[in-house]
Order: sequence, then C-alpha cells, then structure tokens
Amino acid sequence: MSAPENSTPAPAPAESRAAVTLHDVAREAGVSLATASRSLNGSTRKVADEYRQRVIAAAERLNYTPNLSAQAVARGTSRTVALLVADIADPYFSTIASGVAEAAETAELLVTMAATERDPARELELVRTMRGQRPRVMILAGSRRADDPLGPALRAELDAFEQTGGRVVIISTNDLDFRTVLLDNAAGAHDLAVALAERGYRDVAVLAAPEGLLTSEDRLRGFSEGLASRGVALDPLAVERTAFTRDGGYEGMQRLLASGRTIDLVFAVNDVMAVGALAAVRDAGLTPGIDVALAGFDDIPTVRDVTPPLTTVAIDLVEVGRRALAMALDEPAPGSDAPVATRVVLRASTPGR
Amino acid sequence: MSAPENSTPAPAPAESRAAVTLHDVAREAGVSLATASRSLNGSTRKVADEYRQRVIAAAERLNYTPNLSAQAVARGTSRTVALLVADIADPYFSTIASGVAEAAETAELLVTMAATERDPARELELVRTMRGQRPRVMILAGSRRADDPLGPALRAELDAFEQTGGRVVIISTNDLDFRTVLLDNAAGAHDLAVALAERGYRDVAVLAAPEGLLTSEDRLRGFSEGLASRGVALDPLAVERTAFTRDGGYEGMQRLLASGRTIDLVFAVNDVMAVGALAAVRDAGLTPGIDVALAGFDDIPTVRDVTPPLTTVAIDLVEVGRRALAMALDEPAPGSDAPVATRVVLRASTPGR
DNA sequence: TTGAAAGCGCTACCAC
DNA sequence: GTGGTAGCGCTTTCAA
Repeated sequence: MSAPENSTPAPAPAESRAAVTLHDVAREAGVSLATASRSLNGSTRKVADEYRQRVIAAAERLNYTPNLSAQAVARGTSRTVALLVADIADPYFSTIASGVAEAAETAELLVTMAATERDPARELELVRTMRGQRPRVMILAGSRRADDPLGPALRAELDAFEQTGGRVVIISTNDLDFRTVLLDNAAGAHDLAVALAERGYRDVAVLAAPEGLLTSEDRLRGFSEGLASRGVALDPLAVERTAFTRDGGYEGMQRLLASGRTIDLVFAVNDVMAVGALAAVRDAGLTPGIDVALAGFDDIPTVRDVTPPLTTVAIDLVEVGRRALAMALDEPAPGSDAPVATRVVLRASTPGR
Repeated sequence: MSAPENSTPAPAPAESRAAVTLHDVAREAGVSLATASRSLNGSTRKVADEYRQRVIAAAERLNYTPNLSAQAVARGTSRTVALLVADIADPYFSTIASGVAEAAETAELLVTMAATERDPARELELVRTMRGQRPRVMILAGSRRADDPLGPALRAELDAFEQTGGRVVIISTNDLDFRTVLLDNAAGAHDLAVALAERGYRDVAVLAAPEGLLTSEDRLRGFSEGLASRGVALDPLAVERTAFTRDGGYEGMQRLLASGRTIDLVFAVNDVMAVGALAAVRDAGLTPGIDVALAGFDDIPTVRDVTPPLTTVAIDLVEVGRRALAMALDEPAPGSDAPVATRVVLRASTPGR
C-alpha cells in the first residue's frame, strides 16, 4: 500500500488507535475534565461561554463522541429501549417497530431489537440479556400465549426489571399485568363479523392460530360473538388451527376446502394468513371473493394489492409502536389510555351476497 | 397496597431498588469480586469448582444480570452491532434486518437499529450517535447516492470508527470503500432484460428512483444493457423518475400512461414500486400482464400474491443480512466474497408475446 | 488459585 | 464558575 496522503486520514488497514476520550478533549481545550464534561453533556449551563466554546471546538477537532456505555455507568441510567418482537420480517412487527423507532428518535433513545421467533424460552433468555443493558424501557410485542409454562419466569424477570426502575410495556394483550398497549382485537373482530353477517354470509369458517395464542383467541372470540349477535352460529368444527403465518394460512385453507364443508366466508385472524388462504383458494381452482369470501385482520399494505383486495380490520400499527414508548415514558398522548382504534375495511374479497 | 408476601418480592409499584451488582453476588457467595467476575464471565477457567458453584448459585439466587455497559467500559469493547436502514417497515430492509438479527444472535451480539428515512443528514447524525455506543460493527443498508454532498462527512465518520477498531459494512453498492455486501444489481437486471426481450417485449419503459440513487442506477443500467444485448433500445425518455416507494411507483406509472407512449412492458427498479405500478395500471382500467406487462426487483413476498404475480429478480435478503455480519466479523462463509446471487423469476405479469 | 487494587470513560459532589 | 476527586459496575493486572 502506498504512503498515505497528507490531507485526510488514510483508509487505515492499521486499526485500533484508541477512541478519543473526554480526557483528550479536556487536554486539547486546556480545561479540566469536569469542565469539559459540563460543556458537552452537562445539563444546566454553569460554564463560562469562552470555555464552553473552546471545549466544543476541541471536541469537533478531535471528532469526539461521548462513550455512551461510560455515561450509562456513571449516570446509572442508559438511553436505550429494548424491543422484542416475534419476527422482524413480518410486516405486523416491522410496522410496530418503525413506530417505536420513530418515537425513540424523538426521545433521543436508542433502540435495541431482537426476535423471539415465537419461542418462549428464547424470549425469556432475550429478556435476561436485554436486562443487562439496563434499558430505560422494554417493549414486548411478541404474541403472548395463555398456557405458556415459562410465563411465571418471564413475569419474574420483568418484575425484577421494573423494580430497578425500568418500564415494561406489552403490546396487544394484558395477560401479564404491566403497562399495555391494548389492541381491541375482540371489538375489531366483532365489528367485522357484524358487517359480514349483514352482507349475508352464513356458512363461516375461521383460520386461527394454535390454541392459546391470546391475540388469535381474542379475535376468534370477538368474531364468533359478532356473528352470534346477528344470529349466525360459528360451528367450532369450522375453526381450523394452523400456524400464524402465510404458509399456515395456505395449509389451513387447503384443509378447510378438503373437508367438504359448505363455506361461503373464511375469516383468517391475521392478514398474513388471509393472504395464504387466498393463494390456496386460487390454487384450488376457485375464485376468491366469488366462490369463497375472505377476510383478515391488521390491514397490512399487501392486502390492498392482492386480487381481490382483502376485507380486513385496520389498525394503526405505527401508532401502536409510538404509543408503547410514550406509555413507557409516562407521556401519554391525549386519549391514549383507550385501546388503539380499530376500523373495519370492507373490500372486494367480501362482496354482498 | 397490602403487606408483601414473604415469599416472592411483591409486584412493587415502589420502584428503583438498585440493580444487583457483581459486588452483591460476591458478598453473597463469600468470595472476592475478582473471583465472582472470573466465575461468571471470565474466559479461561481459573476458579476452583467449589467457588465457581457458590458464585453461580448466588447469582441465580439474586437474579443477577451483568451490567453490559460496565462490561463494555471495563473491557474497552462492547457486544453490539449497529444497523442503519432507510425504513424499518419496508420489506426490503426488514428482511435484511432479520438476517442481521439472526446472525447477531448466533454471535451473541445485540443489535441496535435506527432508520435514516433516506435523509443523508439524519444518516450522518445517526452514525455519530451510534458510534457513541462503540459497537463492534456498523452496518449501513440505506441506499447510497452518487451525489450526496454529505458523503465525505459520512465517510470521515466511518473512517474514524474503523480506526478505533470498528468494522463497517455497506450493503448493496460500494461507492464508499468499506467492506461491502455486493448485490449484483446490474447483472440481475441484465438477466431480467434478456429474458424479457426474448419473450418479445420491444416497447419498454422503466420506473426508476430519482437520479443518483446507486441501487436504482445500477439496475437501470443493467436492464438497459441487457435489452441492448438483444437489440432492443431503451429510450431515455421512457425512464420515469419517481419516489422509491409504492406510491412513487403508482404515480410514475400514471405519468407513463398519460404520456401516450406505446408501452408493452414496464420495469420498476424495485418490487414495492412495481406493486404501485400494478395498481395504477388496474386503476386506469387496463389489465396488467395483458395490456402492459410488469416486472420488478427483489422478490418480496407480496409479489407472489398479487394478480398477476409479478416477474422479478429474486435475491436472498436474509442471507444478505447474515453475510453482512459475517463479513464484519471476518467469518466469511465459503464463497461469500462473490456478490449475492440473483435469479430471474418469470411470472404471469410478463407472459410471452 | 485467590484477592487487593488499579483502571475503563464519564458524571457529579465538594471545595475553592 | 472551575477543578479535584470519589465513585459507577466491571475486568484484569499483580502479589500473595
């Protein structure tokens, strides 16, 4: 490699010069460590303007960045929020995550993110690890389940976290009694069922997640009650349990079709599953919306673009993420104690009969 | 609130008992701080088994979690990777992110994530902030642009980071000369163009991002050259510049249709835009695939489910994320120096003519 | 092998 | 206002 230019620092294969410390800045500016600290990060200004300027100039010259870990140790508190989701690539979670990130940016907080892969053991382990960061806030957006044997352990872990000053926020359902951003899953599904019953559907089936997943159960229950309120019964045998994914939806729908049941409408408890179901219907040689009506839940962007566009229940997931952080920080937006609003969106996948 | 039970600590609204420290563990176990440290985190075992057990038991009893910030300060190195993306909710980036997260989990690294919103100033600011964490690795997946006036500043920032032992990995294009996970954008687009030219398309238009966005430019160039190699010319006037989003694709397509040009095929430089274009075609009363053929790039899950399914160029974005981290950690998977493979996927949106 | 103690980079208290 | 300096929780010499 040729000799470095004398202007900018060379691309440097030689690594590991130590990072610039506050100490360096203080020396460069000819002031004490304390003064340097106060000028750069100190809260109330108690530094003579001339010194402050000198310090700032020195910091700039040296391209100083405060060591956040050291600050966290010294201050006894960090500026991070830990976010746990089931699956980062799932649009439901990535949309929530983007809301959290947006709010964190405003609050000048850094977001640490990890995926539980819907595995309770992993979730527990992640909570422990994340706790090591001493984040200000921990947000759990994984889907909680009723029968989780690790529930108590998780709860204990979160309790310990809160007892040392941390804030926990759960998104969706409040089986654990921490702060919760409630999604009105049951009400949304109820409204959807009512709207669809009024469109004339009678032979209804549901694609739900395996028993115990609270979000799924709430939606199923709300939907069932909504139908009942219009005199339509949901046969328990018409509830197909399957994975909470597109492929789950596909397979569940196949089973439903193979069962030979008379079905005029299928409600999938989330949009991702509904999209899978749509594909299964088409692959079976049937026309979705005509031969079988289809509805989902969440209103992810995709459902607007499939054919026919899917009827669903819209929920502002970015807002859910924002609200989770606001709630943790005790900055409730006006009216944010109420569950996040939910809105039925009727599209061509459920034409009137 | 009633008196706490004497078994487990009460749910505690009263917060801020200090977190358990290694000191507490050492005392509880009746050993020195040093021994406690060595038993719990020390690398090579130099601790008598009996002590080690005592320490581990004590840690468990107290529900001790090492303070990661303190470890980072003491060790002079943290176990985090910083990830910058343009938009967390965009499937392109969330899929890459999930690959990074997966690899980070294996490497026992924590991921800190932030969104640049495609704003270079913001990106620069974020890099500075992230640098404060002293992460081991910094991964930039935002789309780089050729004319970015902040480029030199960004570069300087990243250089400074590398000079203090950090690793930078850029995803997609290497205009900055750091480690790069190359996506073979040009080759993929080239192959696509060839395949489509062979299907008989001649009057071709392109929906591209505003000039300067490297990913977009590479794909455009590759596509154009691919066409040329089969004797099809791409009229520069048939290249519509628009935002790198679904709505951008929609509007761009509208303009294309309004232009009155004869068009039998539109290539959008990414799938998100292609989906928008699809909607615009349909909203104009035309039938996508019949009246106008459509192709995209990335193979995001959605394009399989729209009607007609979209022809595109597939690229394993999870693998891209994994590879980015592996590259940073100097653990190149066999053959990972080559650009990530790209594969043309012909679907119904581009039937043979 | 173990423990005392000197840091790591930074903040905040306490004098001056 | 400013500058020592004692921590913050942890790791890692260095003696013992």
